[in-house]
Amino acid sequence: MAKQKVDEATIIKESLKLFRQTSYHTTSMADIAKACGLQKGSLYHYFSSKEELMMKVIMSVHNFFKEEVFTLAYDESIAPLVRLDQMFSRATSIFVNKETGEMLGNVGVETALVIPEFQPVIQEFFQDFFNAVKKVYTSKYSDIVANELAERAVAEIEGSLLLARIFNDNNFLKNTHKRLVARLE
Amino acid sequence: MAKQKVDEATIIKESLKLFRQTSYHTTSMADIAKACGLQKGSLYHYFSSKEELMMKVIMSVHNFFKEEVFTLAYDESIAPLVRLDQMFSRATSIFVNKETGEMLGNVGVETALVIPEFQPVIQEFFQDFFNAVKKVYTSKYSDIVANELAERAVAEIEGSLLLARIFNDNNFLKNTHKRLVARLE
DNA sequence: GTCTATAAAACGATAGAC
DNA sequence: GTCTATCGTTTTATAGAC
Repeated sequence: MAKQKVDEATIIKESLKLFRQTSYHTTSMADIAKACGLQKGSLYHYFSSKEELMMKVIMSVHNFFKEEVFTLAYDESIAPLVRLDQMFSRATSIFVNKETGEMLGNVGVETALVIPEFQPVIQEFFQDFFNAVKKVYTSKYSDIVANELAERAVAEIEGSLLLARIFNDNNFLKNTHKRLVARLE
Repeated sequence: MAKQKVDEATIIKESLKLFRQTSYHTTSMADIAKACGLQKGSLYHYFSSKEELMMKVIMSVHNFFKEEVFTLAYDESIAPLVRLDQMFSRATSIFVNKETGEMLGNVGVETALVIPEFQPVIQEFFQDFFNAVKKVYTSKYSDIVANELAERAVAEIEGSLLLARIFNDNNFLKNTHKRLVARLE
C-alpha cells in the first residue's frame, strides 16, 4: 500500500480554502489536488465527483458553526447579552479568517442557483443561524419581534460580509457586530 | 453588408439576464450568442473578450441605477421619507425582476474576488448606492449617524437579497424595505 | 498475493478566442 | 467552423504495507 499523503479532512479543508478564495467554479480539481500535493485523478479515490466534494465542504462548514457558534445560543447559564456577543464575536472571527472563513454566503448563492442539490443544505445552514439568533432575542422580546430581529441580524451580517469582501475592509463586520449587540441592551 | 441582427445594447441586456440567472463563470459565450441569435464568434465583433463584455454589463447596471434609483435621493422637491421610500421601492422592484434584476451583489463578489479589474467598478456602484442613501438620512440625522444608517441600510438590502435568492422568497426584501423606511419616520 | 493510496495518461466535452 | 487549452472524469499502472 502506498503511503497516505493526506486524509479526507485535509482535502476538505484545502478545498474550503480555495472555494472561499476563488469561488466554486473557478477552482479546478487540479487546483485542489495541487494544494494537497496530489494528482487530480487521485482525488477521485476520496470523492466521486467535484459536487460530492463540495457537498462535504458545505456540511463541514455547517457542523463547524453548529459546534462553535450556534451552540452558544442555547447555553442558559450565560446571560443573553453575553451569549449574543460571543456568538457574533466568534462568527466574525471565523468570517475574517482566510483559512476557514465564511463561504456559504457568496459561494452559497453562486452554487445554489446553478446546482439545485446544494440549495437545501445551504438553506439549512441559514435556518440554523436564524434559529440561534432568534433564540437569544426571545429572552427579551416577544416571538414576533425576536423573529424580525433575527431575520434582520442575519441579513445585516451577510450584507456586511459582502461589503467587507468587496471593499476589502473588515470594519463593515465589526460595526455590524457592535450594532447587533447594542440592540439587546 | 449583412443586416445587423442585434445591437450592442441587446447583447448587454441578454448577458445581464444570463449572468444574473446562472452567474458569470457558468454562462458561456455560446449561451450568450444563442440568446441573441448569433454565432458565438460574432460576439467578438462587438467585444474583444468575455471580460470586456462583463465590464460593460457592470457599467450598464450602474448607469441604470444612477438614472432610475440614486437620482431620487437628490430631488429636494420631495420629502425625505417619500424619497427614501421611492428609492427602496424602485430598487426592490429591479432586484426582483428576473430580466434586469440585481447582479452586482452576488455576481459582483464572485467576479471581484477572481478578476481584479472588476473590483473598482463594483466598488463604485456600492459607493454611489451608499452616498444616495446617506444623502436622504442626512436630512434628519447628523452626518455621523446618517453614515452609520446608510452603511447599515446597504448591508441589510444586500443581505436580504442574498436570503431572498437562497430561500427563493422575496418577502425578505419586502420586510427590509419596510424597516428601512420606518427608520426615518 | 492482496489491498489501496497514489501517479500517469488519456478521455470526451466544452471553454474562450479567432 | 476551427483552434488550443483546460475542464471533470475515467482508466491503467505502480508502489508499498499487510
